[in-house]
Amino acid sequence: MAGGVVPGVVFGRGGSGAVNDSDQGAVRAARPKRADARRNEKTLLDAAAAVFVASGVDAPVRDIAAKAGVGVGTIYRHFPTRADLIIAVYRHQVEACAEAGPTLLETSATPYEALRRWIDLFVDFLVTKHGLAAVLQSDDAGFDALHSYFLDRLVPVCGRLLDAAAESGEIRPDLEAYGLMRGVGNLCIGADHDPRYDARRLVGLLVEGLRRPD
Amino acid sequence: MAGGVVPGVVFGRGGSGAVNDSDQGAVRAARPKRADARRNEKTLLDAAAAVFVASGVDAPVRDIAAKAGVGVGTIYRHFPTRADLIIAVYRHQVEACAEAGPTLLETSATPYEALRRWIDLFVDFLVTKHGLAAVLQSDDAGFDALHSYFLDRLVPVCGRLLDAAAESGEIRPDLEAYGLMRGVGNLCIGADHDPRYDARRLVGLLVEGLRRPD
Amino acid sequence: MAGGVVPGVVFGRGGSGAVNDSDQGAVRAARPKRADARRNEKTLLDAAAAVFVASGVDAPVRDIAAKAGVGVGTIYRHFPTRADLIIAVYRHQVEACAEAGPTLLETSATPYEALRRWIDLFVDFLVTKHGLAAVLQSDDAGFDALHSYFLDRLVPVCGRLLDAAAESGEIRPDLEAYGLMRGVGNLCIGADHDPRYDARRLVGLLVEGLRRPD
Amino acid sequence: MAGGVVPGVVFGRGGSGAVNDSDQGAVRAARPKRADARRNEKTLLDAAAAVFVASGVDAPVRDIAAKAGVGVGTIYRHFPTRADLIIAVYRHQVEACAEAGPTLLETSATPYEALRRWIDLFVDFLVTKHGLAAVLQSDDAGFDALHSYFLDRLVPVCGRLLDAAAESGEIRPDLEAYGLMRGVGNLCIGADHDPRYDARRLVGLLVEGLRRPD
DNA sequence: GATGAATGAGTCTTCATTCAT
DNA sequence: AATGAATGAAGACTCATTCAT
Repeated sequence: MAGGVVPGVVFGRGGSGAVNDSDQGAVRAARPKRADARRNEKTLLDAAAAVFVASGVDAPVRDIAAKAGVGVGTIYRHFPTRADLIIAVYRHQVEACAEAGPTLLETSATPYEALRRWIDLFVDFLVTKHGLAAVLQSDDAGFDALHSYFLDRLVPVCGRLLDAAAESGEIRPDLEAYGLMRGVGNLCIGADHDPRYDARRLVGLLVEGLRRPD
Repeated sequence: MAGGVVPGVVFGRGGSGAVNDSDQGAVRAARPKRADARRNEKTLLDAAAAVFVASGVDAPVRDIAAKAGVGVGTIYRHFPTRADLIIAVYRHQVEACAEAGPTLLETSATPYEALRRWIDLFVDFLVTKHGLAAVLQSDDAGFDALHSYFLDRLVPVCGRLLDAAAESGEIRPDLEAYGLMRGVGNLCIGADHDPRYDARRLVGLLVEGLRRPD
Repeated sequence: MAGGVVPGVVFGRGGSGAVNDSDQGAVRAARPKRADARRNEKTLLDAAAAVFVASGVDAPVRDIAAKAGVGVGTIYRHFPTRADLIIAVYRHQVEACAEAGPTLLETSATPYEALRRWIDLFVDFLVTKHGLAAVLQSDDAGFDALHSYFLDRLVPVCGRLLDAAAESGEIRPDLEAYGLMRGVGNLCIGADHDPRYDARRLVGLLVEGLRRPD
Repeated sequence: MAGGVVPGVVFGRGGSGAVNDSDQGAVRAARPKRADARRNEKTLLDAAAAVFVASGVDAPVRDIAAKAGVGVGTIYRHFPTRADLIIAVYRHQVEACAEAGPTLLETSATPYEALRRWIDLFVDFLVTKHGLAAVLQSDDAGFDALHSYFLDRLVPVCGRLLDAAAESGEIRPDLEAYGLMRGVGNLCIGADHDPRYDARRLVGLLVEGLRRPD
């Protein structure tokens, strides 16, 4: 089954290429400094990812700076808002997830099966991101960019899968992708730090619930 | 249909009696002063409820005090910790919800139907409590009392309904009440402030998902 | 030796009579309520003394009220300022100490001996009063009444002993009673809660130091 | 008389060298920024010293910040706890005092004379530090570091002087340095803000008292 | 007279964010 | 460009003191 391939592709970090490269195609003489700035940004993202895992996505900026061995100013230079930083940290994985949608549709037995597996991928991603699911719900305006990014990137993909499954008659046709994504995201909140709570299981039930006709 | 009765009773505030009343009918030297303190506490709870709706359950103490027109000290006097305040604010509704469980079991056509309706009750409660669902997930030790209260009060009720529905063969028997409650709670996060997100609908799907055999 | 008598007299509480009675000689028809008010005041003083021992003389007013089983308002009615309360609590003992001066002068072998023993009395008193010695040094205006009381009552007594000892040629004649009292008071600070610090010993050395001619 | 030399050296601030200087002569990549931070720290210490004189060592952090013309955060950055700040403020003088001990032993006519003069030095230091003597008695755990610092640094020095004087037969041999330091410290409490109280004089008498055989 | 509820000033402490070096 | 020092807004909590009942 081709399914086994996907996760590897998806979460290998770096899978989908130049997502974060902001200066390809610089026409003017390449600025020599750029090299270490790039290196610095990589360091930053790794540090942020590590701290996010340990303390959640709203960890103090200073902690991240310390972990990266840079000053806080450097973080602000590269990522003016926290949303920018979070997006950058998870961009590769989000992209990979988005790209996995069409692939799964092709490689799965049925559209519903593809949907199920794609959701699994998304859950796997979220469940390990301490606090990310929570911040995705925050109505703080500072996170608008973050919300937009996630939704713009993933909702259409989910929508396609949903439509396909509806067309094939496997699920009820009346659920918007947006709502499903939010629901799945919510179910992932707090999935770490509570061994008694199995988010994957609940998401499974939710997706199962889609099958029943209204 | 008896079901229609329950919600009215449940969420009418004060429906289920003496939960928070600590001295009705006190025969002994009943301190006369309590009158205004009681009134004040009511004011406080109403203000807190209002502020919770507007700013979430972790709104600044001072905001709540201001809303109630009292000094912050008054709040600390009545509710030493934030958890105490939150519990007090929602106690009536939680109690009512808890008490509705057995009633629904009696008055519903099937155990599953009772479970479904009880969950609906719980969702109706949570959905309107901005931030409550979120704080119920917090791993901050200061909220332990809050967690305990909710779980102690509601999980057993839910467990009974779940067991009954499992015994009647309507649902798969392998989901713990704790997990279901957490899942439902999570699905309710952010349900206000986002018209595109219909928590009730998703919870409905989740409960629907229970019916399928594994 | 008569000395043995003195401490008993001094610290027996109630030794010196009507010090705290504020209404003897009321010409108008005796107010009937006065009885329980008096009792209340006694309760208050005992409670304050106990709390002072446990938490120092700047213990929270509420603690004292709680210990006495009265409301804080009652304390403020009887003792408008903290200084008033402290004075009232220690009045008997201060009076007893003051009165012991002349007695000791008569019953001791020499004036210096009397001085030495009187100082011992004072130290015994202070050392057991957690925080009293410290507050006696505070330059907080709120304690002026307290300072005045202690000084007015004890400095003259000490002065008499000092003069007598100077006249008898046992000590240098150039130390003011005020300074000596303050010094002894200071040496008593923190004498409790530190077993390695022996205030009595140091006061002994200080008094010993008086003997040397300049 | 060599004695005249010592006080000048001792209390000139900066007399004894590198105590607080943490990187003089740092050969490696010496962070250039440190310049203004260092200047700031100096400002801070001066401001703290001034406020301590005026309001005692437990003056509000904000007062110190205001006096120094910095934000409160700056103080917390440099001195995480109040004890840290107090220690820093007095470090130079404490060190100088400690170092004066051996010097005095060499340059004085007798060990007792050295002791006397060293105590004078200590008194000169303490008498001008409003509230320091008091806080040195506090049993608040937050001041443990402060206590330790003072004791670790000064008690051994005093002990050496005491031992020498005892060996030379000038004083009674049975007083611990710790007790003497505490006693002297206590006698210095409130020595400012009371012109009628001469701490130096009383300390003089205390030290005089040491000479008498038990 | 007694009570204790209410008040609110005063402190501490944390962190996001800016900006001089 | 990078640094990290400085800033100061925010929010929690305590307790002396007043005052309605």
